[in-house]
Amino acid sequence: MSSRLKDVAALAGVSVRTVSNVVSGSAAVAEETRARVQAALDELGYRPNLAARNLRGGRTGLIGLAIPELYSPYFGELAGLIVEAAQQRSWTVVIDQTFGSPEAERRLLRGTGGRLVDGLIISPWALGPQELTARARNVPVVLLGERHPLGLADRVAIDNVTAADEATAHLLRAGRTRIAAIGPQPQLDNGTAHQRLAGHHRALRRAGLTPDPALEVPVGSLHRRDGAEALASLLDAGVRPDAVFAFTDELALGALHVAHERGLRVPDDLALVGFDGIEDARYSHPPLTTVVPDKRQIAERALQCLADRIYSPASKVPPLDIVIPHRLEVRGSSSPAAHPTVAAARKD
Amino acid sequence: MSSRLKDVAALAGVSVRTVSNVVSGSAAVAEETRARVQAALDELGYRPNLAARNLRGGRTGLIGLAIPELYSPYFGELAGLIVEAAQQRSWTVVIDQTFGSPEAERRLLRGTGGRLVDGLIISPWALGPQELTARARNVPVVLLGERHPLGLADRVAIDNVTAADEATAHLLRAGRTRIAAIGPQPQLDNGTAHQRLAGHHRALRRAGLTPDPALEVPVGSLHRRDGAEALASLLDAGVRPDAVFAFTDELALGALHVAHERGLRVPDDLALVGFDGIEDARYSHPPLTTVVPDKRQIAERALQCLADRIYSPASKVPPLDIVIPHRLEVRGSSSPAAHPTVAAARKD
DNA sequence: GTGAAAGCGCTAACAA
DNA sequence: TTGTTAGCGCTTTCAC
Repeated sequence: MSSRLKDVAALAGVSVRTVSNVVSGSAAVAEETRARVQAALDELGYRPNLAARNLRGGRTGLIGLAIPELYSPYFGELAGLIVEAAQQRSWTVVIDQTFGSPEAERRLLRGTGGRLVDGLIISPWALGPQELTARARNVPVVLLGERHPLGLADRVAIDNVTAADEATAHLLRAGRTRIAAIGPQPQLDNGTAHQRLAGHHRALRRAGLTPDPALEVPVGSLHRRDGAEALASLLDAGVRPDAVFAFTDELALGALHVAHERGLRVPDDLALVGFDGIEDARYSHPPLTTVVPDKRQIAERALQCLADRIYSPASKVPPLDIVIPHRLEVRGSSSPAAHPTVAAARKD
Repeated sequence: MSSRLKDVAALAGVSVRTVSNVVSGSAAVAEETRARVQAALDELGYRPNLAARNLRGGRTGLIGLAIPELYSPYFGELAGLIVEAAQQRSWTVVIDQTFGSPEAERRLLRGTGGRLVDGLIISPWALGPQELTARARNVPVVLLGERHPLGLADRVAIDNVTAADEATAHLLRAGRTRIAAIGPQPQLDNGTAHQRLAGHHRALRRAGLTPDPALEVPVGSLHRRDGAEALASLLDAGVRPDAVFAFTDELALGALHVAHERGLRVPDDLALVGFDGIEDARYSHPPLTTVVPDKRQIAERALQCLADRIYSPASKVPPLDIVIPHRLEVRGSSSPAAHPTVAAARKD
């Protein structure tokens, strides 16, 4: 059985008060006493009981991370970075997957009433920001990637409109005019998809083009399978895009797969741009041009927001809207020149 | 401020004992009383304080999951399934990333002395099983994927030797004789890599071939980058394999990337088999043949083991060694016939 | 600089 | 069937 403060105190011949001071370093302790206590601590291998500490202090040292799913590379990568950043702040992350279900997102927010977590980072999918923040009682919340949260919670995201605009503009500059957009989710109250579509439209209009609904393929979810089905349905319907802007890299990779199957040359017949900067995108054939958000900074800033709210709950700082930088990384899927080795080294 | 048992009791005009009984359903309560208490519960929106409950009961409802990293697709997928399975058992998962560092794995195991978690699922990388289990005091541990844990903890894994054997045998049947093995990690006490290498050797020897050290490329980690570097170094050294067995899909996808760069046709010039059955493998070009462990079953059985140990700590059931099924999924990277549409639909 | 003791919210042994 | 209360391990106020 593991030892308690009391055991250490008995061994060191001091009171629990003193041991507690040594452990937490919160008050001055005579050097000689401290050494004796430390020896006892080591001998017994003392570990503080977190439940007791939390009961006393009202904090758990846990923060919740709610994402649609770990399964997909983007969220997997992001979650990894958040766990890492939390560790540096001595927080432990508990992860919940919502699978894009409104019910799961609601359950999760109610659950936080159990005060399991000191704060919550949510990457919302199905719930609108007003419902999200209205439900999160008593706990600081940071929203990832949602559109304007009505000033109800801190928010950390890239500028999706501008980023999507840049992606489409890049394709337009390369001379593409029939650009399919794979990824709108009109049926969901999903701000991210709305914004990316808006940016796409903005770039088209600036170039004097009119968005063509026939080139916009809504998807139910954002996996490779959906991207594959989207492009296949387009081609099967006789639509012949000369480029695809996919709202996530996974969608793009699914589309790329179908392009190969149908014998379309990428980028010659079909240029392809994705979104998210996942690691796979670097290794596809050809490598995928993609909008890369600075994920590490997203994680870092989200934790920072949470820390500020948790440690200064009284502060009346208005909700922050933090915009994280991104960049368009041009690779072979949209620009032959970007990947010279393929052509140069090719033997056949 | 949130309400406590005492508040509910006051409102309902009963004692805390009765409220506690209603909440937990642990003792019989008169129907009329229960209704009154329930009403008070609802009115106040009562949520139990987990810290207090844990301090009292010694359980936290939390289980730890220690994996090298969320970042990589295999562990991301697996973690997602474990979180899901845990949710069904009303457990919450806290995730720790060890990044393959022995120090992190040690820290983690010491940390559990803080009794934050009721149990621990570890996918060890750097630490041998004896050290792992010796350090996990007071907490049930399930090992994922390690080799024989010396009977010190439950273990859930596929049969890596057989699976690797099958992968190599598949390549041999296709007429390949110079099969490179990318993925040994001789410098780490990593049982998984050892086993896959052993299975690879077994298949070679059965076919009358002698393992050629020049065809075995050790790697520092298991990412696409490492796979790419491994194949590149092989080719740069003038070695010409006709097939590659990569110990993870990520390694295989990295190698595939280099194969494309160097103008090698896959599978004609170079057949490729990976390991892990990650989702990306399905969408690469060509799709990757891979050994697919039943990940859902790994998650399910690991949780089951933990539940048994946690709820019957006294039981003297010896450590279990649970073998999870796997299958070799043959796709285009090792067999032209497996992916006819690519060739058939190709126009150029 | 150190000790004694209250009390965080909950469960369950003991009483009624 | 329900009420009273000790105590889980810790932090911290109050006293010395």
